[in-house]
Order: sequence, then C-alpha cells, then structure tokens
Amino acid sequence: MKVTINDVAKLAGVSMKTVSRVINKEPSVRKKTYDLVMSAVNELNYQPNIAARNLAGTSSFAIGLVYDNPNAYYVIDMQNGVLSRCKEEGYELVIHPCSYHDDNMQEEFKTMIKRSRLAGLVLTPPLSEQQSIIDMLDELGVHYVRLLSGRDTDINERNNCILVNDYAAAYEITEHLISLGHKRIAFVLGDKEHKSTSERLAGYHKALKAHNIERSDSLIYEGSYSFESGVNGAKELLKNGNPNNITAILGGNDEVAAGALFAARLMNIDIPAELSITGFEDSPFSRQTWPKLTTAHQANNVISEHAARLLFSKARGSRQQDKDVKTTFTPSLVVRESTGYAK
Amino acid sequence: MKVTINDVAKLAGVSMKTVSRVINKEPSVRKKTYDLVMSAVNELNYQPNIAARNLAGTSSFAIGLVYDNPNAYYVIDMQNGVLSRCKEEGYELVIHPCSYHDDNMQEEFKTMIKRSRLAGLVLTPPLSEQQSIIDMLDELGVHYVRLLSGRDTDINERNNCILVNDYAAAYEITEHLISLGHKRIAFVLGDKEHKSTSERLAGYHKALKAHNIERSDSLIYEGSYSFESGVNGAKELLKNGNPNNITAILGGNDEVAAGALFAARLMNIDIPAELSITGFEDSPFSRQTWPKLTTAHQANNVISEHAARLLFSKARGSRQQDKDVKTTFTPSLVVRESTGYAK
DNA sequence: AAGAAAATTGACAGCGTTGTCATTGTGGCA
DNA sequence: TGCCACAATGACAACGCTGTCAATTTTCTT
Repeated sequence: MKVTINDVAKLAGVSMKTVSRVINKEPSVRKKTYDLVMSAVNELNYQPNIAARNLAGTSSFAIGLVYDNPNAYYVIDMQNGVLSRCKEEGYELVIHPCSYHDDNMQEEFKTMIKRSRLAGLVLTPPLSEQQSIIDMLDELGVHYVRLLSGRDTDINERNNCILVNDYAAAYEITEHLISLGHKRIAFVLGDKEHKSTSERLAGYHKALKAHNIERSDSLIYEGSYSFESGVNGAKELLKNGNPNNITAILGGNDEVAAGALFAARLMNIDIPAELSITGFEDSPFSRQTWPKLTTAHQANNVISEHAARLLFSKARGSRQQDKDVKTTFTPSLVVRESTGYAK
Repeated sequence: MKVTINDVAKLAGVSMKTVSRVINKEPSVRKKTYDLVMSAVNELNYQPNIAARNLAGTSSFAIGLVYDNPNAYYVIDMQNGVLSRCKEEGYELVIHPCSYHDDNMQEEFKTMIKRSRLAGLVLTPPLSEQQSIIDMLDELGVHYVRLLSGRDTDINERNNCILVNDYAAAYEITEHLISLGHKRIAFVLGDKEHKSTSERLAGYHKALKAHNIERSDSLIYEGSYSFESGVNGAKELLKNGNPNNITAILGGNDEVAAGALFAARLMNIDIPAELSITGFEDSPFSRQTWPKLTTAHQANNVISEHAARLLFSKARGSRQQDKDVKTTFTPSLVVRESTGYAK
C-alpha cells in the first residue's frame, strides 16, 4: 500500500540514498541514474513522507505565514501568493494569524516556532516592522523574510526584505489629485503602527511641496486601516460645513476610502463632483463601491510570492541569490470614477 | 538546547514511554506520576517534536481545510474558526484552496492528501457536496467533516456533516419582505453548483406559497456568488423599465446584494424607497454598503469551529460524540436599511 | 597505461516519537 | 495470607527519511 523510498530504490536498482538525492534535487547524480530513479518514482507513484523528511533532515518542509491584519482581501492575497510558491517547491504552508496587541503573543509565537521547526517565515506588516519580533527570530536562528513599506534606498534593511514603495505611490496619487486642480487635500491615515502610514504620509507631503501647496495638520486625520475609520475620518474632516474647504480625501487604503465614500453619502456629498476620494491597494473593494475608486494598484499576491521565493532561496543556503526575485515593488496609479476636477 | 522526551523522562525519573502517555493524555497514568511528569515538562519547557510524532504515530498532528471559494471574508472566517480549535488541540492547520473547475485538481488533491498524511479534513462547499471527492476520501480512509447546506431532516448525511439551514433562513428573509408588503420579489441566485443555491431558492418558494404569492420564473436570475453577478442580475431583472414590477431583490449572498445595490444606483433607483434588497451571510460586506444590507446572519467562524470540533472528536475515535458539537445552524434575519415597505 | 583527483554511489546510524508486548506493582477476595 | 486480576510502567523496535563518511567508479594527468 504505502510506497517508501526503499521500494523505489529496489525497483530502480540503486540505494535508498541515491533516491533521496534525486528527490532532493541534489547535484552529483548522473543523468542516467536520475532518469532511472524518476521512472521508478513515477511508476510507483511515490510520495516522500513529509514527517520523515522533517525528522531526519535539518529543516522541515513547511514555511509559516505570519500576519496580524484584519483585511480579509489582503490576507487571502498574501496566502495565495505564498501558497503558489510552496506548491512549486513541495512545501506546506502553516498560517499563523496573531494579534500584536496581545501581550503573551510573542511567547506563544515563540513556542509555535520551536514546536513546528518551520523552514522559514514570511512576516507581513506590522509584525515585520516590530523589532522585538525580529530580534527573537534572529536569536532563534530562524530564516525569515520581511514584507515592508520602504524605499529602494532602504537597503540597510539587510537582504531579507521585500519593499513596497508606498512613498512613491502616495506621491503619484497626490499628484494625480493636484493635476485635477485640488489644493485642499485631506488624508485619513491608517494605523500609526504601520510603517506604510508614515511612508504614505511622507509621499503626500512631498507631492504637496513639489507643487508649492502648503500642508496643514487640520487636513490630517489619524485613523486606522478600517472602513469605520474611513467613515469617522471623513465625518470629522467635513463636519461643520467643511470649514477647511476640502475638495479631496486620500484614504489610507481602499477600505478607508470606501468608508469615506459612505460618510460622504450620508452627508449628501456627491462623489466625484463635490469631493474626490482615493484608495490604496486596489483590492476588490475598490471596484465594489459606487463610484469605483481611484487607487494605487498593489499586487499583493505577486509580492508575497516573491517573498516566498526569497525565503526559499535563502533557506536553500545563499548559493545564488535568485535573480528572478524582485525585492522592490511600487504600486501604480489606477484612475477610476471617484476622482474628478476640483470644483 | 533541544529538549527531548528523554530529558523529561530522566528528570521525572520515569520511562520515556510514560512521558509519552502523559503528553498524549492517555488514561492509566497515576495522578502522582502525571504530576511528576508535568512538572518536569514545565521545568524544561519541553515541546514535543511534531515531525517525530507524525512519523511514529498512526496519524499526524495537522488537519487540512479545503475550500474553493472566491469570497475572502468567507474563507478567512472559516480559517479562523478551524484555527482556534487547532490551537486548542495543539494541531497545525494546512490550508488547501483548490478549483473544482480544474480537471486534474482531484488528482493533485489526492497526492497532497497522501503526502501530508493529515489527521483529517474540513471540507467546505461546493467541494463538500461533490460526490467524487467524498468517494475518493472514503477510499483513502481519510477522516473528514463536511460543511453543507441542508436541513435538520437530512440526517441521512451520515454523522460527519455540519448543516447550515439555508432553507429556513431564506424562508425568513422572504417572509420579512412579504411582511413589508412586497409581492413581486426577485431572486439573484448563486452558483448552481452550490447546494445553498437550491436550498435558498426552495425556502423562498416555500415562503411565497405560504403567503399565497404566485411564483414566476421571470423573477429568477441564475447567477453566481459574486459582486459582478449581482450587478448583472439586477440590470437584467430591472431592464426596460422594470416590466415585472419588481419591488424587492433577494441577493444570493451579500456580495450579490452589494452588486445589485451598485446596479440600482447606476439606474438611479433609490434603495429602499423604490426597491428593497437583501443579502445573505452577514459578512462585513453587508455593513459596508450604503445603505447597509438587511441579511441573514451566519457565523462562519463559529460554524467552522464546530466542524473542527466534530473532526477531532471523530479522529480521536468515536468514544464519545462530543455533546458540545452543534451540527445544525440556522442563519437568522438581521434587518438593516436596505429593506423598506413596498412602494 | 598507471596513478591521482574527482565524481558518483552506498552502508549505516540516527532523528524523537509511538506501538507492542513484557514486566512490575496494587488491591481485592477467598 | 496467598493468589489472581488488572492497572501502571518500561524495554525496545519500528516509523521513513537524511547526514556522514567510506567505497566505488569515472575522468583526467602525465
């Protein structure tokens, strides 16, 4: 019933170890032997036993994805990207959502790492930006790759990071609004624990400056990456008859923008005639509002796939830094119906 | 560095096997011995090696969640529910999205099952409703629990199913609309491959009949569980000046309802003054549209947690059918702003 | 063509648990 | 008290693979 490595070895007429070499794609196996073994593998439909490999080998055949993010679309994209790479490599994916607010999270996290002896971890914001976590992983000697908001110049982040250039993207979005004649542009920020928040804010400031538009703190609402925050932010910014003459609102992400849209509707404000709104990320969200959102496209599944790629190439030993691993991504502007000329 | 079962045994002054018994909660260990071992476990902060347990034991310490569902909120809820149970039991969760359209999916699926020797599987619709999959799993002798749309009376579905009574929920939703005076109630159906679609339709029919309202095929749009389908369905149903005098639309789920809402807005139809719309599932979606959706609340995370519960209780050997496993769930009506009196 | 170096393969001992079965301890009953 | 049944524990061999290192074969030198 169960086919083991011995059965394959017997059929191929080689030693068990040689079969092991073949399935692990180790070098120094003659082509002829390789083919011989592979045909035996196929004939018997052999599936290596993961548990045995984990036990005998130094590293395991599973990687972990760690996140603390309430945004379902984001998480699913991340999972799918990493998963597609895992499939390719014959690894399993263990998902590990956790809450960074939780005090004993870190301890629990450590336990789980030690238990499962994962081959590596993909960390997403904001955990990827938390120094204490990084330190712990370094101490434990675990391979990991961090997904971060950052610019090309941030290469001091060693070589285990995938950077998303929110700064440039925010610049582009802001400039788009400016080009439509907007000058009083508000910003509903995301969680301040996320580096993306400060990066996006910095990009926005930079664009304002480049076009000689004065910045004002009264245009900034410090919120979080949620629909509710978008609602509250817009309400706050526009209350009392919009004293700041805001003509456009940058949403920290698509959810926030959708929330702002919602609030605008409650206040009978027409989008985009009276107010322009933009999102960030281009999640399905941005196509399911009315009107559809102008946003910055960020292919989270592609990004996370590259994160996994980088992780595997690191875990395999840094023989070669895979060239097809792209380590910097810049979201690009997608113009839809939620932005228009300033009134 | 690494603490093994031997270290614990030595410290506790018992044999390795006894420690094994304790950590596996096997009966027939004296209380005194148990405490002795446990204190050694705690002192050394011992973590059993999962790989070794998998290899030596008959079943592994991970379960799988299988889904083919584009709805991110749904998937995340499912994952989180199962995950919370896994944490409790010290198991890992391996996620396995797959596409039932894909021809070699089944083969690939089989391979992965054999590879990872999972302790069990939680299957979600529509895969849980696909006979060929069930047959394959039976043949492989894998434990599984199915999440299905069905009624209490469907107990012929052996005892490894968790039922969601969409029939009753659709009845309730439809009755809600009828009580508001609606008589021309349209229905944008979900994918026909999903049993929930026919169940929801049946509940709707039943409610119409109970209130002597004639049914009409011209009020039914056969779509799928997506936003786009909701848009198209509503457009189709209401086109040419709404010849069927539709005053309410049942969305197959919240996404569909959101799509219908979107379409209505494009057609300048006021919700709920001119048209009532309802969703299904009470996903975050239903609170992020304007107006918010009347829907049927379905706690997917709770449901999936119970599915995992059931799976564990089965896998442990059917000693006792855990009484705290609830196997039937009926979504309940949540009235929000998208429904109103018929005009 | 012999000898050395390099490439390829194999033998064998773990990896850290659990299953099996044998051994020891404990309490009940005649 | 002595014997038996049964509960509690232990010894030891798997589980299916990989790491190590030694043996063999091939290739290259001169």
